[in-house]
Amino acid sequence: MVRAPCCEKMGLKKGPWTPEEDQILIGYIQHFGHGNWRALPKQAVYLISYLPSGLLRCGKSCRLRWTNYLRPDIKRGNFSKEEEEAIIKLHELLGNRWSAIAARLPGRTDNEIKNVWHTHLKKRLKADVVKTTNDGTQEDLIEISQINSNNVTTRGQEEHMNIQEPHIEAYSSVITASPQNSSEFDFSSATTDSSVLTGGKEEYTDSSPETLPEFDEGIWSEELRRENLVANSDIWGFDFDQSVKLSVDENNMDFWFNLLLKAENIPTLELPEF
DNA sequence: AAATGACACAACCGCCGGTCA
DNA sequence: ATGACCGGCGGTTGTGTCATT
Repeated sequence: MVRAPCCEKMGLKKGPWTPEEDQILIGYIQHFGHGNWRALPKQAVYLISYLPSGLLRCGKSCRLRWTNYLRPDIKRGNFSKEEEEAIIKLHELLGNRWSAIAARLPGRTDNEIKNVWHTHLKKRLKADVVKTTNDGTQEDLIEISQINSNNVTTRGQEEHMNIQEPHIEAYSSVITASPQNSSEFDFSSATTDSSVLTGGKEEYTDSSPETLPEFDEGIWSEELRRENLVANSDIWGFDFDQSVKLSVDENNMDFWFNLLLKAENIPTLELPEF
């Protein structure tokens, strides 16, 4: 079977996203959700077809942009010492399963963690190993080597993970229980009893590391939406609080759509069924 | 000030598993 | 059972930025 390309290559844009494209994508998802990533660009293109540039991106590109950059629950800024420690420990347990690691670090994406690992943490660990070579015993080095080799896995080869699951769960609980500023938590002291760490409130209690909380679409309450828009106005290029009045009126056009139309002095369109 | 190299990170690519007709 | 489509994943690349010479 020859797999069809994920998108029409012709005419679709690649490379860095512009603020305008971000606005289109954000507005579209906030208003319509993202049930079908591949259909999204076509619909968005229709909606802004009267504007100078459409969302000429494939669905895959839209999804990545959203999940790795635009999503409202993404924590920005440098990784804290605690987060870095957590990544190192989780990588020790999970290997290169970046999405699984990201699921245990709220607000961080797998791509971000992967980048941090390759650019910072791997080098740091290497330096630590060199230090261990100088300071430690031969047994220490053998143990490190065995841990690393065990964690070179592919999908579907996770038997050894199950053995270590209680430790993963313990770290997960600590991280999950952490507030935005997690500096008050000591990751190095994580125990295997997650209920202790979460004050009796189990967060991720399933024994499978793959079973994680769903992304909560309910975050798009009007209030949170507004907070997020204001918080990210510099990134998105608009002063939303000043220029846009959000409305829950279903008869009203979406805020971004209104904004775009207003900017272009274009009359309101009637939207087709998709 | 210009050239060069190193680094950081956003984005892309190809593959895989799940789902559905 | 099969093929087509889709979302998700990890590996890799491209590009912008910063530091150094």
